[in-house]
Amino acid sequence: MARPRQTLLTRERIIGAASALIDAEGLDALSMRRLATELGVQGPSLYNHFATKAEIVDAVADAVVAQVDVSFFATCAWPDALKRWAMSYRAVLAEHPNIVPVLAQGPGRRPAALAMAEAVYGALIEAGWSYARATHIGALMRYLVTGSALGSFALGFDVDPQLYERYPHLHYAPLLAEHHEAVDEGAFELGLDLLITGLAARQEMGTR
Amino acid sequence: MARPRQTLLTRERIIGAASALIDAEGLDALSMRRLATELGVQGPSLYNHFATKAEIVDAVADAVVAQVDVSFFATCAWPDALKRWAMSYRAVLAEHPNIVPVLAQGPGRRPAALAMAEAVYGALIEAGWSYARATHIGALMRYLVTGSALGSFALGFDVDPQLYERYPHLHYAPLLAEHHEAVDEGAFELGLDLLITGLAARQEMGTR
DNA sequence: CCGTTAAACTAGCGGTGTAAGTTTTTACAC
DNA sequence: GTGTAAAAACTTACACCGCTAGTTTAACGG
Repeated sequence: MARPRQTLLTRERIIGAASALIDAEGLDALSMRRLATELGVQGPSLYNHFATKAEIVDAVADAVVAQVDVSFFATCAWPDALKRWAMSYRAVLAEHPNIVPVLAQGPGRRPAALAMAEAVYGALIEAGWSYARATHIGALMRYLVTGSALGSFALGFDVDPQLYERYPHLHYAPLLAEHHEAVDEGAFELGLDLLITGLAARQEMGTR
Repeated sequence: MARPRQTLLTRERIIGAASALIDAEGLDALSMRRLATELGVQGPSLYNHFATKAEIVDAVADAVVAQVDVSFFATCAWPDALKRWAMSYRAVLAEHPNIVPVLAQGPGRRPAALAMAEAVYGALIEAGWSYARATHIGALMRYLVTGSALGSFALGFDVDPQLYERYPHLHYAPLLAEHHEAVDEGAFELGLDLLITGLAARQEMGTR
């Protein structure tokens, strides 16, 4: 074929196909040859647009993070903003659970992730939190959001019922898989409330 | 060589070598051929002792979890037990950060992980928490421990300083890499205190 | 002592990410 | 306009991956 009259690939088209593939079949299903086939192209052609596979995965991850709403930090008091942001963050991740393991590894050099961190830190520091505390709070929110979005807690239990005969308090574990979304959502909401309520109380006491 | 007079491999020796390799060079460095070489053996010989690579990784993960101290649930009141258990859990994971991504996927059918879950649930339910709340609390603790043990927050920032010129509140981000252990530890301790204090307050109010 | 099982081996399959070099088209400088 | 360089597809190929199959030989149970 050589170079076509009309370009077949763009970074956007590649990111879109990779994102769809990851959403539909998981991270392991994403291989360069498979992705290329999906785009009607041969494997190595992708390297004309991305240097490595990791760059493609990063771009997909960043496109997800870019959907998170950080506008609350400009309009709400910090406890409310933190809560609304976290809920938006979790909602976005819950729609793309298969990419969450990548996000859990940190922001790296992805622009949307860095912009989000910037918004969160800016608001916390303006609210009077020290750099150290702002860092801790940001880290905590990350633990909560990525942990609950991973969906690992309930789903992580093997569903074989007889496996739990030796564990009397886990007898209901296989049932969790059915309600795993509710479990993770309940844990997230409980944690969010406990963290923000506790932080607000500390601020009032002047323990920043 | 055929069958040797003295057995070269045991499950324990394989788990030990795999654990050391993961600790030293990360999960990606663990391949069947590489692990076999480390043990002075050819790759496929490992399949005489484990059916798949995933089984080996699971065994390594479970050996780590087995080191967590759950004895506090038998001797302390639940808020104290929860706190001490979480600290032991985190300390164990912090010594083996490269295996944490595996643990973050859930207990699966690993016996040590299931025994730990059993101990935590038993204590919470005996303390009067509902099944639903006990599940939420267990999930929350998992988010906190695995999140902080991943070490992703600070380390996740790329260290290239000029990357942060556009993000005024992140100017100190490259410095975080140096103190990433302290950052994760501080976030963990803050989160642990907020969660347990908040939960204890709720129990006193009768909101179980 | 013999048959079975166990634990190592070698050979090889289909898959992976990616490097190298080829071809053809487009875009641009003169 | 035309020569040239860059771009975007291609084919080929390398080294590695998890794993299967079949072979050899030592150890063990009847």
